[in-house]
Amino acid sequence: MRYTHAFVPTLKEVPKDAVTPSHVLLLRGGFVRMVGAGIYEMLPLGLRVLTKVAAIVREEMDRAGAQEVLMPALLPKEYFDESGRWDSFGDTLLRLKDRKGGEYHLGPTHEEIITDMVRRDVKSYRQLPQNLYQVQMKFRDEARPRAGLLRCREFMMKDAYSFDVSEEKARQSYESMREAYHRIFRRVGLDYRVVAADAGAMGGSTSAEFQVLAQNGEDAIVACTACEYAANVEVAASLRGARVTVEVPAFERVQTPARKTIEEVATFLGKPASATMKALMMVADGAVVMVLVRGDHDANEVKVAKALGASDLRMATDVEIRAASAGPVGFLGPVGGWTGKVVADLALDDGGGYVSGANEVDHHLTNVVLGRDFQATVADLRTVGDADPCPSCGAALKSYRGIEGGHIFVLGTHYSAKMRCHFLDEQNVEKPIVMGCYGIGVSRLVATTIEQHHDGDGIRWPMSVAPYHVVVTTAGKGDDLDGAAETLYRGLTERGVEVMYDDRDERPGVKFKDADLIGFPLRITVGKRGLAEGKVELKARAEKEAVLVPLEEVVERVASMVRDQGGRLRSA
RNA sequence: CGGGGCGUAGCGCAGCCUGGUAGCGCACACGGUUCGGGACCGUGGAGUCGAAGGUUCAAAUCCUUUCGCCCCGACCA
Repeated sequence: MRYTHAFVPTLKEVPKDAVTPSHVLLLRGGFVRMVGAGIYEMLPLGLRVLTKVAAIVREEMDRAGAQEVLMPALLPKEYFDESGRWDSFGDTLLRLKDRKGGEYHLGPTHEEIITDMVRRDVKSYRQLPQNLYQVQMKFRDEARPRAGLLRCREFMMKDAYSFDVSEEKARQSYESMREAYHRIFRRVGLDYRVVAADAGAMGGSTSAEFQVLAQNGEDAIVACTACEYAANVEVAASLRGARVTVEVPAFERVQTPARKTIEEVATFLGKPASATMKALMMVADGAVVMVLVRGDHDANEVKVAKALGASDLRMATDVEIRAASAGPVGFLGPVGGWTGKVVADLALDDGGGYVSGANEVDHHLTNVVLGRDFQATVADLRTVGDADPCPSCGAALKSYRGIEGGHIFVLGTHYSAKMRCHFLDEQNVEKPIVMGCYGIGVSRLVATTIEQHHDGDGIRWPMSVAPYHVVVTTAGKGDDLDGAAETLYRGLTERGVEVMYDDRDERPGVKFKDADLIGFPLRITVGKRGLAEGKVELKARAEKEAVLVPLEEVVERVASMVRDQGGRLRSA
């Protein structure tokens, strides 16, 4: 491609609406443009990258035996009615009506549609297993689209759906997808962790998230520094500490004038926050409950909901707390005054005495012991962090921020049972097909790649997904320079290398800045000095220094670098 | 949905408080000088001041309503 013919509108200044690095660089580098909140156009360069990521995904899905299909984005209500998701999906479902008043939605995910596709024609165990996937735009009316391509309302997603005769076979499909995902994430050049996660609303039994490590990640994850354990903090298990062996004296009521927060109370009483307990009032499926965690710990709503068997959980409002006749906010505690349900975190169940609210303004209790002074359902309720031990091996955990790039599930018969997607087994017994689903946010991966591969000058694309492998630039003017660059451009192109030839009549500085911003992995500079010796400069985007390479060797040198770094040469 | 911020030329911004001729930088066009890390000089084109309503002799500026965008939170297969 000649730069003078290319539509690559780079920006010198940072658009004011962009904050996240990938968002800024996608806009500045001329990859995408915003059309509305969470809605983007892919410009030529952006589409090239997106297409490359999608190509890697397709190759690996095909290698794993999956077959690509294409489903409608516009879907009649009836399918989601069958699964119950027309109601349960909530506001995130983008709904619309046609001229006759018929109700439709834009597909946020396609379990129902694919299940319908399969149930229509699959009747026998002989037709299974099947693994079908789609790569297409999906739509979600996100409460808050943000960070450019990281959270959009319209985004490109790959979803694969497996159909098996048994849970065991489904598990095999799941494992094969897990392996395919490893290959995909590695090939795209991402630093990631596979973590245990909340299968949540999917109704699945087993799931794992592929979390791309990034400073700006929305998700908090922990990974063991010694073993393979890694989990989303939503589910990462905490361990019970050692039991306190000393005798704890009876609890005492003490004055704590106007000290409400853990911080204030602990400081006032001269104790560490870890010697206090925090009473949080939450509403679980409509009922107000008291949730107790140690003062220095954070309650984890996913865990609390699970412990309570609640499908809906949120913090109680002050009004609800008063209505439930609990003590005054800031001085709440489990002893005296509160007669409702109490759940306590494992860490409090160590026989130790803790400071708690006295359910009376300006007063707290000291030496409150769980099991002695009050009763509670004990469960793992808190969010683990850096200081915690690995639940698997006991070594230290380390926390990371991550961006969910992929999520794989064993769905079981959640959808197939509801939608009567059945088959006949060898014994002529009708059974629901056992499903799995496997998603990858393709457009999101483009952004996460930039989050991991950029510097102060711009993007540093991994070879495998770069919009072009190399940019050829002249530094200085003269027919000899242009001629040599032109020859290189032709030679490289013929060799199958993807080349951007910067033939603009610009000063070298301008071309270099754009090259760095756009992030071509390699740059060839044809300059007067080098050319006098029959050489050109070859510089990797990630390296500081360029090397001089004889003209006649450049093409092969670049071709092998492209190959070695995971790029693909186009076959002639 | 709650909190905060912002809408003025393609991009980044000033002007608004204290009403009166719409401005700066970049980008763009033309001429000239430059040419290895976003050059310089000159000339020029380009704006329904997000939209609607109101106050006023007069509104980018004051008032009301509304739409859009960003950030934090809530939410989030």
